[in-house]
Amino acid sequence: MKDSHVADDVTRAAVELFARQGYANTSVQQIVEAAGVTKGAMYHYFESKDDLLFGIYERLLTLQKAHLDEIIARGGTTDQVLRAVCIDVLETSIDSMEEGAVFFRSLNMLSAPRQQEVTRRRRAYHDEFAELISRGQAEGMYRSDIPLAMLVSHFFSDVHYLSHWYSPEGPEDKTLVAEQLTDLFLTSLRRTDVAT
Amino acid sequence: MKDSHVADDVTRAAVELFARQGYANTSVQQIVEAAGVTKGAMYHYFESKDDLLFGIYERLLTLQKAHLDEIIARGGTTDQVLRAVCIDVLETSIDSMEEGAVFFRSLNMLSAPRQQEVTRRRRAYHDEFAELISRGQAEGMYRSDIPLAMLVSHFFSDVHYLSHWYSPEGPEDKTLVAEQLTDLFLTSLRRTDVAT
DNA sequence: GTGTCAAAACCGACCAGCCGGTATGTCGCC
DNA sequence: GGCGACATACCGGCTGGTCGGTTTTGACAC
Repeated sequence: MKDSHVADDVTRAAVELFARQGYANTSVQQIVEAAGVTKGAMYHYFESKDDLLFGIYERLLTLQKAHLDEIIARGGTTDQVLRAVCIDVLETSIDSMEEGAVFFRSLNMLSAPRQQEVTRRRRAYHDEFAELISRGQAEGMYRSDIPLAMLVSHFFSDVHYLSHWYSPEGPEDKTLVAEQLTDLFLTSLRRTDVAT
Repeated sequence: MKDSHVADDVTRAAVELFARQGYANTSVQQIVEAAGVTKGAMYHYFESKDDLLFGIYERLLTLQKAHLDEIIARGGTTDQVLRAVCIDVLETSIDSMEEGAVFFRSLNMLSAPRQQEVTRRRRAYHDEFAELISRGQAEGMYRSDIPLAMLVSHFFSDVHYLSHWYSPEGPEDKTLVAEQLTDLFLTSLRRTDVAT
């Protein structure tokens, strides 16, 4: 992919506008005006508005997958790895909160094949995450009385919801928030010592 | 048979289409076709497309508020009340999953004053919920090491996320799901009995 | 340096089509 | 004969996307 200030500016403007007004409610005209370029320039770098949106997904998916692989490769106990993964996802999501908002809200605006592609890669990510929990369950550390898929969803719901309440200008520190949410999740995940 | 059911049919069709394709991406034409009426008929009952959307919000907000008041009025220990509220919100959200999806995804499509109105009523709901947690904290039952707002968000994130993974056709029972998610939340909310 | 020239980058007027909304008319019923 | 409940044709405005043309860039010869 080519590096150009035009493509970058357009992408940045698109992310901001998509996050604020939604994809369908944002016109190409608005985007190019916000980016300070012309429509001709934009369509020189992107095939379509859909292309622009997919680029946002692509970048985020690639970034998250790279982080996940890196953390898993680093090794450690299941609990340590899962904890590191959770904190990283949350921190990354805070750093890319606008992209995240677009990610969750505009999936169904993507063309069908690209939507499938995104869903596929996202499922792969969730599966790796589920595998970690599964390992922890086998080790007797995590509870097994709740469907695995629900546990995974329970975590990602927090990631999803971040953009609805977290404000970077607010009093809360990014790292602290990530740790606290991770703590909430891991607390509910660990086995209670109730007899089974 | 074709009397005043026009408004209902239109609303039903709108909810389904808004949930599936988003508000901005759904045309009035599509809605009236899906509802089997004409545009003239629709604009006889609704002032605008925005009006149609607001009706969906209104109904859901009123319903949830009524449930909340009823449960609180019923009384009980803080823990019992909070648990009942959580389960009810989750069950209601499952019953109205399409409305819920629209609720969270289309807020910024509403006209500014109506958006404020929705936000206001939603905040009131959250405040009552927070008050319950706060009471539990004062009673020494719930942890106080995490900001109250985060605890509230932590719960509603699950409500929000339901439409992203739960399928009514799936194997999971509605009530069971509500209980399990509530259990996860309350588990992470309760004070760990680690020595202090 | 300078001239050459093709390719890449960029411009902006333009288009067909759909959008939300409306004006006017028709119909059955009190 | 008036009034509420619809139907239909229509409107200006905006949409994503196109296209012929112009400018900028960079490699190379001299």
